[in-house]
Amino acid sequence: MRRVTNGEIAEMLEQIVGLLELAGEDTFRIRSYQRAVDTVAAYPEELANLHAQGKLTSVPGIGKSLAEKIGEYLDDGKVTYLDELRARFPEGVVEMLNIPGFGPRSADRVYQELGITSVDQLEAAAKEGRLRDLKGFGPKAEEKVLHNIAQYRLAGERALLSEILPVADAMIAKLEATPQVLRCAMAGSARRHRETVGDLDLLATSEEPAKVSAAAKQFDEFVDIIGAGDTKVSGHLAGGRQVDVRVVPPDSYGAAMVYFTGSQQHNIALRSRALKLGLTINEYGVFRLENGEAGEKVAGTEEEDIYKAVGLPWIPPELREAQGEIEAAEKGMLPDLIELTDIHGDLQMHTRSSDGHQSVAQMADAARELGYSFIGVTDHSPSLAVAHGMSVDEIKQQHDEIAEVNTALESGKHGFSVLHGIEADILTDGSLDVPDEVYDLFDYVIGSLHQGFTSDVKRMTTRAVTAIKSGRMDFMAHPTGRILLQREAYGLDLDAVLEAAAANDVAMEINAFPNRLDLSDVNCRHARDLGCLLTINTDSHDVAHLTNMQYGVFSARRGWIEARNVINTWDVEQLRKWFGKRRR
DNA sequence: GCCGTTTTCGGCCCGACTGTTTTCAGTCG
Repeated sequence: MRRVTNGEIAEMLEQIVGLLELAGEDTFRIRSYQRAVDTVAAYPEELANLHAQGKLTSVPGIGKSLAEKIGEYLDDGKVTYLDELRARFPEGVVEMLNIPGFGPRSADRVYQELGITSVDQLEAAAKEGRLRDLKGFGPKAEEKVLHNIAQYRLAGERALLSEILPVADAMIAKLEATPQVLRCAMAGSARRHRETVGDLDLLATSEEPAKVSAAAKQFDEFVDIIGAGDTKVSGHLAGGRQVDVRVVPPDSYGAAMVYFTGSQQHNIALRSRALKLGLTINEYGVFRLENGEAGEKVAGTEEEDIYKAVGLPWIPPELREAQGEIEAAEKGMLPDLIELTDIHGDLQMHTRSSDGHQSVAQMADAARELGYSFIGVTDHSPSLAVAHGMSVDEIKQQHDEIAEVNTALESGKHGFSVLHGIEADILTDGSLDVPDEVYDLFDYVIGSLHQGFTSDVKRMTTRAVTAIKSGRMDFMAHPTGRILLQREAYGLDLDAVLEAAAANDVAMEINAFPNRLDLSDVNCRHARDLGCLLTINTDSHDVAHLTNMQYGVFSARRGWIEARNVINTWDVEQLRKWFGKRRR
């Protein structure tokens, strides 16, 4: 049987959350389920494995009841409790919860009182003016519902981080140019560098917030405005994505940054911690609790001060997911996260020899501009015909081309080297598609799964593990094959693959292409825990792709990765030595 | 629902904005 992933468990729990909200259940119970959704989705270890060992309750926020339900789901593929809840509400009612500004109380009421059971029916009712019959609804509410249904259909769930960051930069620049703005920055999940984001949060400080809000309202990135007060402006981008701009006083900058950066679970944990210390935290600062009320302000201006007030060092935004960072901070055990400047070279890229756009020399020049000291050119192996995989002759020609570039660069003297690698297909029998007669020409070999997929997890896993054990493969590219917002991962027992990689000193790639990020943040944390080395590469097919390295570094940071875990933070001599170990 | 060197019971983060409420509920992050 196929293994149930943590993502699927999180989705199952998320359905329970929606149904409990509709049912008007106790908010604390709902919060427990929501916390479990967030924890499970980001948990580095497979819950299926923990369940097999009877250790589900070792996961924070998973108690007896949740462990039983997750266990039932893993064993039987269904959860009685969820089925019972589903019987109470048609699926379309649950779907209505995805409409912005339309929450569980509204969905339940239109269902109970008007018999509406789908988004389409809700839209029709709003158009016909039937919603205003409900107490608390008026013509404006109907208008809002229609508008938000359109938004929901347009925007979809989430956008790639790489789509949002340029918009964020442009809007930040406009805020900076607004006379009344003192400081401004991006917050939210984009600042935490999540691989996808649902909306964009921007923060500004000012002594005259109303003027800043008025200015922000006019930004031409907004195609509409959802709401605008003195301290907050919300609107939509052309693609349907929501942007929130918040304005706070200057001495609240740090508190507001913590608050709006989140995650929500991280904030809840921080605030609970504050309460135990007789403090309360809101977006304006940290205050002493006096008779249950916020009294004297003890921090607010800088993020560092907020964390210090609750006895913690500053925590990097990428770690703020309530996945053990507060406990680690408390013990002084936060990781020394990798930075973009730790990366000394890029080990996966393509040239005209297969499906890239430029020559070796052009890629080398662009990489030198970025301050790298080496690159590895890794075109496709012969069997990948769709990507113009190289023939034996072409491999030999490329070897000469690289030698010429290295000579021209007087390799070493200028501190820059071009390595010759290959992105070799892992064939269905687990062998690597590198012809024996040219094998010795390569400095290193990347293994990739590109074709011959099967739904048989065991066969796919054996194929990958066989390649890892072959002694011919230095690292595995985009190990799970997922494409964000498009394609699920291959059915692969990643634990088995990572364990084999750790045992055979084969590295795992964090592919930095913005729609791959594969390994994911969660997976690379798990890989690190299992003792795997990693490598972050852009898989560039054009010089313009080389700067995608930052997205791979973001994912690595979210995965608690340090520079020492990543082989392309080494200098080229150390790297050659590591590759060479495998070759003789 | 979960959780606990103050607790196995009684707590559980906090505020802005909207619409239609004459004092507040719903939604969001």
